Amino acid sequence: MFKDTPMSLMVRKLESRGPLDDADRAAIVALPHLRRTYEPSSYLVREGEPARKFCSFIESGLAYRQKLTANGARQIVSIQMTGDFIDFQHLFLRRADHNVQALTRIETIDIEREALQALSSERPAVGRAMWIDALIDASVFREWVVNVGRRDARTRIAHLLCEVAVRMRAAGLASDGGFELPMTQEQVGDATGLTSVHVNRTLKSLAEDGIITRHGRYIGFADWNRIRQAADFSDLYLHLDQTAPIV
Amino acid sequence: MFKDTPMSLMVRKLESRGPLDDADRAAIVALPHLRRTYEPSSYLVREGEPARKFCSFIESGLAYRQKLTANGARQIVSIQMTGDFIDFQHLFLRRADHNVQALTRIETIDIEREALQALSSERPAVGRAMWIDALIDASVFREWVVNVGRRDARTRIAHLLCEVAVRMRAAGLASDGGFELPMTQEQVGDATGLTSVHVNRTLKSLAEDGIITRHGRYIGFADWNRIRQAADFSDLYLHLDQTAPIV
DNA sequence: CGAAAACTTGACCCAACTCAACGAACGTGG
DNA sequence: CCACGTTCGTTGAGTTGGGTCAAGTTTTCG
Repeated sequence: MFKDTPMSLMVRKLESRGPLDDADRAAIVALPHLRRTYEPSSYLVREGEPARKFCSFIESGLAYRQKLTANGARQIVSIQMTGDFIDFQHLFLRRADHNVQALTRIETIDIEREALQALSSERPAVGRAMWIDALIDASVFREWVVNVGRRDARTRIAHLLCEVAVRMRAAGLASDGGFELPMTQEQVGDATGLTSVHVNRTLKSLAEDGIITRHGRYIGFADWNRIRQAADFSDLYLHLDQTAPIV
Repeated sequence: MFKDTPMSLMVRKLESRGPLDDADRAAIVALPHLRRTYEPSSYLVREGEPARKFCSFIESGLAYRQKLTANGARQIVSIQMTGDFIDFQHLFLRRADHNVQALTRIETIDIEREALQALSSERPAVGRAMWIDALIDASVFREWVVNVGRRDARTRIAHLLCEVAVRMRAAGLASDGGFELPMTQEQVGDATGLTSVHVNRTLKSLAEDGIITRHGRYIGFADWNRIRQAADFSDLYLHLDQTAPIV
């Protein structure tokens, strides 16, 4: 449809969220944009600051959303990966309510917030796709509340692994057999509300029971159904029926 | 501006999310709608079912969003009150990913989903207000991940009390001195990832320390600043600068 | 090759859970 | 209007999942 510009991944992503016509696609491709690289652990968004002028779309790499408590504990509230929009969550808000940090080195396409705001009303189909994207993010936040609130450590970690695996597969970034999880065990702890020590023990235990295999940070699944059950994982909340493969 | 119809609360609510002109207000008031009553603990939305045809706006009463784990544990993921829209979270999604239940008896205004979808693109200012509303809900979900993930029981419960107090005040439903919390201790536990027994002990301890007072389910604050600190509460995530008083 | 970061493991501890009993409040029907 | 069942709140005693502290070991990377 369009040649393979940096913007084509974004078009495909939005198209996976809702049907677009040629004019919609053209309007997206025509958006002025910059490409940018962020080093691991650098901040894209900082809690408390005015929502920034640019909205980032991840072309490659992983990032995470995070908040800190008064006593310095960190809670990661979501993982974002290639093909995810970072700033829809602040698109119409005045201030950032959380931090976004690069997990790996990431490349982004940055588009002016006002241009995206305008696009969302001028091209209703695009606006709808953006809505859906933001709503799916919200659904993931809800599932994370359940995960840290009501599941034990083993189930909780397995659930995180399932989510990342399924989303990576859906984005064409991983095979069925497993995936590279570029997180330290401390970061896994911050995402699950556990300590790194307990993450370590729990991963060991999951491996001992044959539910996962580990080689460095590569997580392998011998039997997807087994980990799915151990994780109490159902992909309903990811709304994959509104997400076509993008790569 | 408009006489006091059931819809005027909805107009005021949307207006608090973003500026509307007369035509926008008229379009909202013109929406065909039904009024409906739900008894306590009845379901408005059920996980797994197709997103329903009607979208509810709460005219009075409280509700909560909830998910269940495989072993039967319940996690409440948000509290919704008078002036809240329930179904924006599913406005463009095919299936419900969580349950919504009435906490007290609630009265709702129900509007057809398709009419709201159409309104959001035909009247961009209204669409923008709807976006903002949905984004603020998402911000609350993120804060809840932090709350259950990284705060201890006392801070966690205090935080819930602060959030409900601030939101009720913002909606004109409570005074500065305290508020009626129409939840059982088991429900408070389900909202904070604790057991009802521990909620009981923790409330007692907060009262013994003079941070709250209790009379039945009425929670009083002697010193707002004190509970704010005990709760590690900052209202940034509620985006009150984009929320005018509605009552 | 050396330093720093990440991972692993052991020993001990405690915040929150479980189980259980009882009291208070509340709605409902006779 | 009272009896009574049911739900809700309260408290005690004992248990445990996950935390803390600390000491290696391995990996990474400049």
